[in-house]
Amino acid sequence: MSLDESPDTSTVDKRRNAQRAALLDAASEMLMRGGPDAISLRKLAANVGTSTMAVYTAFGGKEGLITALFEEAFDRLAAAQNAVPKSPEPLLWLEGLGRAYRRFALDNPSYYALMISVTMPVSETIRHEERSSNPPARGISRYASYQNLHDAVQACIDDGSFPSDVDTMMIADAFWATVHGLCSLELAGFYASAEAAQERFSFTCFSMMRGVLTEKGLAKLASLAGVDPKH
Amino acid sequence: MSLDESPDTSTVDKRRNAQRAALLDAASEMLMRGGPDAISLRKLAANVGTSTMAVYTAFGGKEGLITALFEEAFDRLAAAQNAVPKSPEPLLWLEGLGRAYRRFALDNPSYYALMISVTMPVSETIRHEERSSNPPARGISRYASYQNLHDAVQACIDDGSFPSDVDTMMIADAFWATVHGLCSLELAGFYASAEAAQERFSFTCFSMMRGVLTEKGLAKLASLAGVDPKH
DNA sequence: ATTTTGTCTATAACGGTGTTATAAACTAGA
DNA sequence: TCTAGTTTATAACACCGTTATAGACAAAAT
Repeated sequence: MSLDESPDTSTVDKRRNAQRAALLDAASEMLMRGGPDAISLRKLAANVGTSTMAVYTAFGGKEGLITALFEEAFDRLAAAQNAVPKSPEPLLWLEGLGRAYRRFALDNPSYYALMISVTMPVSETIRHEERSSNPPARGISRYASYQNLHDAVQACIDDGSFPSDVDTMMIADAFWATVHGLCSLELAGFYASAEAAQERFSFTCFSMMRGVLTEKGLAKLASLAGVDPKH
Repeated sequence: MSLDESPDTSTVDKRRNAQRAALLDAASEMLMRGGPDAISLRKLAANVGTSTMAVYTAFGGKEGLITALFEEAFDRLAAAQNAVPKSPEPLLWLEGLGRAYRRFALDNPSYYALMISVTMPVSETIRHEERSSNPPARGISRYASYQNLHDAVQACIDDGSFPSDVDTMMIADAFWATVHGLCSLELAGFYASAEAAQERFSFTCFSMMRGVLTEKGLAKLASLAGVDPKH
């Protein structure tokens, strides 16, 4: 009855995986160009050189394909976040994570839009399997990207830069919302220019950090930046 | 030659406007239920009791219909913002604007998603006519909702609560990005519960405000909330 | 009052979409 | 080699947005 847990990859499985990858590649290209709506199963199959049925056997339909792209997007974001050097100074690490997040959003606008889209039924699917995951399922910790943010904030707390009587996830979510809001508005074109967007990103992130910092953290930030943190 | 600037509304114009409104109403209902993709011109025309051609004569097609809904969304947001009482204390006014923004987003998720959607070609259209608007076109000031935010921030600057050597729009955009990021993540379902979302909204907005406040503003906030603003 | 004119509407058609039924091709195992 | 099970290609179905076309209708002119 086709148990999927067979460890040895047979010939058909090999070709199937290769075709699966080819489908994902072609779909991501379409996604890059014209957004999620531009993904046509017919054109997709034609690009790969097969029929639309391949999408149904491999992913179960268009929704399954989008779900696979969804996970691909989170993997890319996680890779971008992991590539940030873990500076011994937690505040700098946190700042690097924010910059990397923005760079990922600007470089992969379609993937980013897919990740945070509300209308996509994919979101609910992901969240469903999130709730029913294994015991260590505390919120969205599954995403490596969030884990990086969480660790950086925790390091800032241990460092004394952030208050210790506030939940780590509360602070992490604050930074996530701030950085995401900036990227979202920038991608939506609400800022006049890339320079204006850069200025707003820096100012807003800096203000957010200043709002969370303890007195000790303020002093440390001042010594790092060489400016007066009062303003 | 059908000059549209005739001031007297004839019989056909009346009925045409009525149908226009009926189409917008039905489309907004579809938008509420299943997002922009759920708007089918055929079902829409059937609901109103006409044919699909009515959409083309009234709006020029589906894109024009969405554009009209887009403006409707901004009008609703502006109304929600205008309904916020202008407290003599600017900081409280600003906080009220943020709360009203979130309430609008939660009550009109489809409209909100439409407003900040990246893929929608509508955004570019709006921004196009924005750039080519009349002389007083400074950025996105056309939106009454943003004007409220701008005025509240300016009041905080005049009040001495916010620094005066930072551009007003820079601070306003910081709050906008923060509040939008929170609403976007909440609507996308990234928070565990409504209570968790509420907590994050309060904490993040408060932190953002604390990060922008001057010393004088910190003292004033402390006297307003009756808590120690140090944390 | 009647004719004319111009716009709007209803119908049908075109090319496109996702999905599904069906039969042929193909692989893996007996 | 034969058989069982799966994947594929083709065609069809129902739906979509859009458009061409002919008929309906209100406004204006005679």
